[in-house]
Amino acid sequence: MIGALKDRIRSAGLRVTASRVAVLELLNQTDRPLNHLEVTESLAHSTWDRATLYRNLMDLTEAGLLERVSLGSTWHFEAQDPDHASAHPHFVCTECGTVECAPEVTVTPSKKRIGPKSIRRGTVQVQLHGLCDDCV
Amino acid sequence: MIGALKDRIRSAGLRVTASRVAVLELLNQTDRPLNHLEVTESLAHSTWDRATLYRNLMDLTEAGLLERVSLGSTWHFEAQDPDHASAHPHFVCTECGTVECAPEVTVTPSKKRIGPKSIRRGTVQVQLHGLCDDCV
DNA sequence: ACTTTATTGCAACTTAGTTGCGTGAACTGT
DNA sequence: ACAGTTCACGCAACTAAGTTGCAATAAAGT
Repeated sequence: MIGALKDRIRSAGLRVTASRVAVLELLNQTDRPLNHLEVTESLAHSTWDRATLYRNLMDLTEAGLLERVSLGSTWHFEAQDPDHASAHPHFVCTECGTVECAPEVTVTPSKKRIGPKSIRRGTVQVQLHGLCDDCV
Repeated sequence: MIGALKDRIRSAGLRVTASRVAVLELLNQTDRPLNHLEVTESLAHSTWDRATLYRNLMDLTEAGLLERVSLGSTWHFEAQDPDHASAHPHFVCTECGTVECAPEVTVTPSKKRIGPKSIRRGTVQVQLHGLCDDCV
């Protein structure tokens, strides 16, 4: 398990360090995107600096092991699962800010040829902003 | 025109000031949401302080004359047009950050009763993130 | 084990967002 | 039209998230 993570990091051209393994493991175990603050808090038991975890997230993203999504007011990071659906919709609570995946939603562009081409190509990240069940 | 704006501000329980009228007029003339920085730059010819325009945006939002949407990495403000469709999708370019309205897109939730109820209720703001036509 | 080079930790900096306080302008009633 | 009251503005400073420079340290190849 951990060994596989190390291999993926090394194969991506990055050196295997403890913090990178921990970040990648955390995001692989979590079913929703986390932002920088949530990652630092989740790994608060360790002594890794915020800047280190920040650069870990950026490096792993650039290496293709994570995906960076602009959710709510901060960047969120999600494990780039090879077998999972690449891009699925996300739900963001406008009250408490929590994020969850919403793969059950489908988006249909109009047949009219208006707006950005990316929408008709389907190369867009979909986000839904509203109140989560806890915030009524 | 301006008189109608003044009436709407006064009816909302706010004092009619020059900066509030200017902010509301700007956002009524613009067909896409603007953030705080864009508003201050659009009104740069004037001498109004950033804090003033910031509070104008907040006050007008709380009064229901504007709508605040978390788009990209910053808050954006949009004129709350009484006759327009209340909530329409927005498109955000992940490269240059520009925002445009995308009313031609429809979102279909799954029939399965999973995920936040807001999605099935339709009380969600829809956002599409991708590359705009200018950014390829 | 040794060298090379990427990575870390610390600190400082940038930008967006936000607030306190004294001055000044907008509404109210006369 | 005028004076009083209260809200809004301008200035400045502060907070938090994101970001970067640089010296010290650790990982990979020989």
